[in-house]
Amino acid sequence: MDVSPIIDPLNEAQREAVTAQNAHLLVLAGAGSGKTRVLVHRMAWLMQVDQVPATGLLAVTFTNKAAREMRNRISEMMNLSGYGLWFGTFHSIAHRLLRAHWQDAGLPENFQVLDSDDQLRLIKRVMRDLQIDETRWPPKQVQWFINGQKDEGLRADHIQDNPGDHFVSVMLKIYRQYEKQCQLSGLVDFGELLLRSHELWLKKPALLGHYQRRFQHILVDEFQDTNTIQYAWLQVLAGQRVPMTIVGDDDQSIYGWRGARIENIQKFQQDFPDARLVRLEQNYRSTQTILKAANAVIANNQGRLGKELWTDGPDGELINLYAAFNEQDEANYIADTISAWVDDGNLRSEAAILYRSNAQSRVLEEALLRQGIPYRVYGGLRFYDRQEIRNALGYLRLVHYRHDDAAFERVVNTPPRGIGAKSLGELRELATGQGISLWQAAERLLEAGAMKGRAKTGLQQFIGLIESLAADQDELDLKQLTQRAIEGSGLRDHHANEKGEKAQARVENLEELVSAMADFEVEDGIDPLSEFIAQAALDAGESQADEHQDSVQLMTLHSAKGLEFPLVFLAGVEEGLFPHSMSLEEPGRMEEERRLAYVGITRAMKRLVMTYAESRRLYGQEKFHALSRFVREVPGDCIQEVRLRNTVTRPALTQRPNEGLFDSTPMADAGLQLGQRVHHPKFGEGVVMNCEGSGHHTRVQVNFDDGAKWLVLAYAPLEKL
DNA sequence: ATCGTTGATGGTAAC
DNA sequence: CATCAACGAT
Repeated sequence: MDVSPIIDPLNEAQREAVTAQNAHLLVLAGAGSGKTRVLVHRMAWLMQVDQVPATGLLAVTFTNKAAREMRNRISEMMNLSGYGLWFGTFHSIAHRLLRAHWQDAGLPENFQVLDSDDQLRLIKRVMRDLQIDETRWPPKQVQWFINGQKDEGLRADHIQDNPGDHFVSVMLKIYRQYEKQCQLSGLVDFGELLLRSHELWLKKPALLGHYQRRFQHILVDEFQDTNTIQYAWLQVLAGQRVPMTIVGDDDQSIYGWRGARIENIQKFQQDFPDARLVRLEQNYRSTQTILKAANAVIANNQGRLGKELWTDGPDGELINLYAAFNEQDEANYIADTISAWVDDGNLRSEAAILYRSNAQSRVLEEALLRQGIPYRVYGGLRFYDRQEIRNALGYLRLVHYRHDDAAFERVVNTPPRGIGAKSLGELRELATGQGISLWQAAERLLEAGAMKGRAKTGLQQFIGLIESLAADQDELDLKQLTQRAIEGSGLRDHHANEKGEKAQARVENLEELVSAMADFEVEDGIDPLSEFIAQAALDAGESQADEHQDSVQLMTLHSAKGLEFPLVFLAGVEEGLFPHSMSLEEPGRMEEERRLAYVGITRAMKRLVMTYAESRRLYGQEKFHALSRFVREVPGDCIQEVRLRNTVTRPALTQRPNEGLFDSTPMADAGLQLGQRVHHPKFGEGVVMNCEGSGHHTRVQVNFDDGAKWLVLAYAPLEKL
């Protein structure tokens, strides 16, 4: 048997990980160390050498994107379709289990996945029923509480109700009612998927045994992001017999705020003491300089498992640090630098602008727009979270499952058919009173002749529409069914008639949904409609239309994890922004911010530029932030500060963090005087209105001849006249 | 049903 | 400051 394709492309540590014989394996994989490659090759190894069939492997990832990528790579390598493999996120695997064993799990056959938007609506409804003041107990906070508890594996009944703690009492009351309502309507939220399947195994040992025999090896990616219930789930499944390969990097754990337990890595070592440990420290992505910076920054964290990235590649360029006058200037500098990068023959898509918070993207976008640089913003609204899409799916969900109250509420009056708040209130009242679904309540009220006028005809029409779609379901494929739902309900016209530019975009999105339906394939024996609906809840869905154009990538540091770019900008490296002001107090949170900095720095392959604004408009106020501590933690010889018209190597900054960076006078550096006439290649001629140095850099304010307004330029290439 | 006003909020974000 | 959801008025 020839295993050379599997092990030849690997370095020593990677090979050790791929071929490890021990029962359990823990791979500490640094950024850019070939983590995905190791996982893929290990799967190949297990199949080819250990003769594990494809159906005997379970691979768990955190995003669908990662799962898809891995599936593609393994099926390419092994030349198989990839269908037999169990690949997916914790949630999608749990979902699959619950679908298969709904009876054992105590769920209705048609249970639906509740996404966070629907979840919030349901919580609001429950609170209204319980007559709990929404202003005093914000529904968002309730949602946070419930999800947090579920992340910890706790149901309402598991939590001690302490009458002294009013907050917990109220939360529990809502939680309990919410659980009841979910069960009644056959709704399962994200946390519930995990909780329920965990309980399923504890409750049905025979079933657990079946899967333990089936899975001969479990592989888990991004293990540092697992939360308590996910870990418990894995632990039960693996039991005493199924070996696991766990891959993670404690230094890249950045989701503590959503329940991730970094200490699960140590816990794994304790719970499975025979686990072999392999460290992947050779980096194939970044230059020496960038890695030196990253290592130095992360070294400031306590209690790390310990790992130091290295490369045998070149030193590369120094990291550039640009001190902007304000956030506009920062954005302009970045846009200019990208223009120059493109002029040098590089692709825009090789450049990424990373920032701590989404709000920062706007100014950056404006600058790029002004310079005509195409860009793409990641994150933001998911495709399946868009109103029009949710509406369309609402109809389909009702066709699939009449008692889906969340869907009913959403579309019963969208587009408007005269069923206003009053009629809906009556429906809700009857439904909660009788413990039936809104759909059943509607049928009963109609039969009893309790509705009249527009509400009556509207409701009849609505019910008729759903029934007729359901009746024709078997003759139509998914695409045709969706088309009919969108047209027949008047949803398409409804959105087309909206005012503004959004109307067209919404109709286009609806069309995109229809074509997504056409491409949707499922394995035999699975109901495609049900599968699609679940997928819509469980999958972010790649959305942006213009992704084929060569464009600059904008995203938060969080969404940059796992990606790499030749040119990376870290914008807004300022105390209070990054690290974020909410994290300044607690050391634990500060360490998470630092890991985020580590993630950001290690995204860069060739060139890294960090920028900060001396003055930034934030919540309507001018803020003057100090340079981020994370920049100050970078060794001085890795950084150069970009200045007006020339660059200066920065002196050892770490030794005197609060002083100015330079001793020379910026005024003289700029070679300008007040009132002097200057020329700017883009804006033409003008007169210098102000020119001052803060000790960090020079600010030049120029009043240009052709515009009434005057611009503030801190770095603009000015020529004296 | 649509428009305009008020008020809260401003952190990261996957499933 | 600026945005957006929620609410009230026409």
